[in-house]
Amino acid sequence: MFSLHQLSLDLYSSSRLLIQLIQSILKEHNLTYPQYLTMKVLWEEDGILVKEIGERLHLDSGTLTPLIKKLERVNYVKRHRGDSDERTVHVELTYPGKSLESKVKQSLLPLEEKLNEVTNLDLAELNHSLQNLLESFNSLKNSSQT
Amino acid sequence: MFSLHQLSLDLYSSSRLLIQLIQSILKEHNLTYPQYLTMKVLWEEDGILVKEIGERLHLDSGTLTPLIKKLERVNYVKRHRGDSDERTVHVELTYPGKSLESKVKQSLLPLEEKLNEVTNLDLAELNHSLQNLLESFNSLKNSSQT
DNA sequence: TACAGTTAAATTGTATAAAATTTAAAATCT
DNA sequence: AGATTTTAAATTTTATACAATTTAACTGTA
Repeated sequence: MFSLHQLSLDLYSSSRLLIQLIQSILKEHNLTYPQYLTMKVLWEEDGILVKEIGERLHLDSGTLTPLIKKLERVNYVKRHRGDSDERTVHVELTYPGKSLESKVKQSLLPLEEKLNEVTNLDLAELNHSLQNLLESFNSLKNSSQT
Repeated sequence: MFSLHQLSLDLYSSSRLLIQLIQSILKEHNLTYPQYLTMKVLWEEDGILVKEIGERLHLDSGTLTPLIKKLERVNYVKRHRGDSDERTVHVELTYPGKSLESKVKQSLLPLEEKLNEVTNLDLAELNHSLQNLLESFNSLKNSSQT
């Protein structure tokens, strides 16, 4: 039996719980979870636009602008307006920002291990289903916009 | 292949996206999603303690106290200290709070329908896996506390 | 080329989250 | 009983989320 309420509550709870676990590790690097996500995007593609970060994380400038400004204050990134299009803002990693990648990756490994031990789920399979679900939500959102 | 990062991002994204969909419906009743969750708990068991609401939703008083005070201001609930234990606060539905239940349930039905149509996933099955995952996170959290 | 429409960030306002501390009351211990 | 510890809410602080609006810059077109 399926209930929208139960699905939403389970997504909401498990999301927040996992983020708490991850954040308890990230705090040794002085990063919050959304800040880590933003850094992760930049580690994959440096110099990207705020808008593009937003597309990958489903976040808008209302959330990202202050977050990226915070990352700039701690000297992990630099922001600069686009040359050809002055509306855009490019975000670039600094040297400290770049060197953070391997440290963060290392410190998250134990949690990944433990999760694999503690659960009897096929996490790769579950992850695949979640991406599928995400697609469904996206199409519902887009269809309700028109 | 399984990655902790990917799982967390997918949980985080799908959770927020689904909440946006639900919230766009709830706004006609002037409820946010966490406010709806709190009302839902009360519809299941009226007069419950703040602490008990927190246990069911994995939220603490830092979040719940102002939220419930808001529900009190719009006259959906009443708060009163316990008789035998004055540390506790019971939350009780008012008449408007009670009569909200059927209205909210009705207005959420179409979304539930649409989601079932748009996805080819077995949502009951996925939900079951999520509850399993939630349990894993809970045991990881508890084991890291000691 | 003026200008209406669109777009990218930023800003504003409201509502969470959650860690850490505080307060008051209850439970436990000696 | 009196002191210590624990517990339930509330409070404080920092950091998201996100809707709605604003600002500045770009685009298409008459």
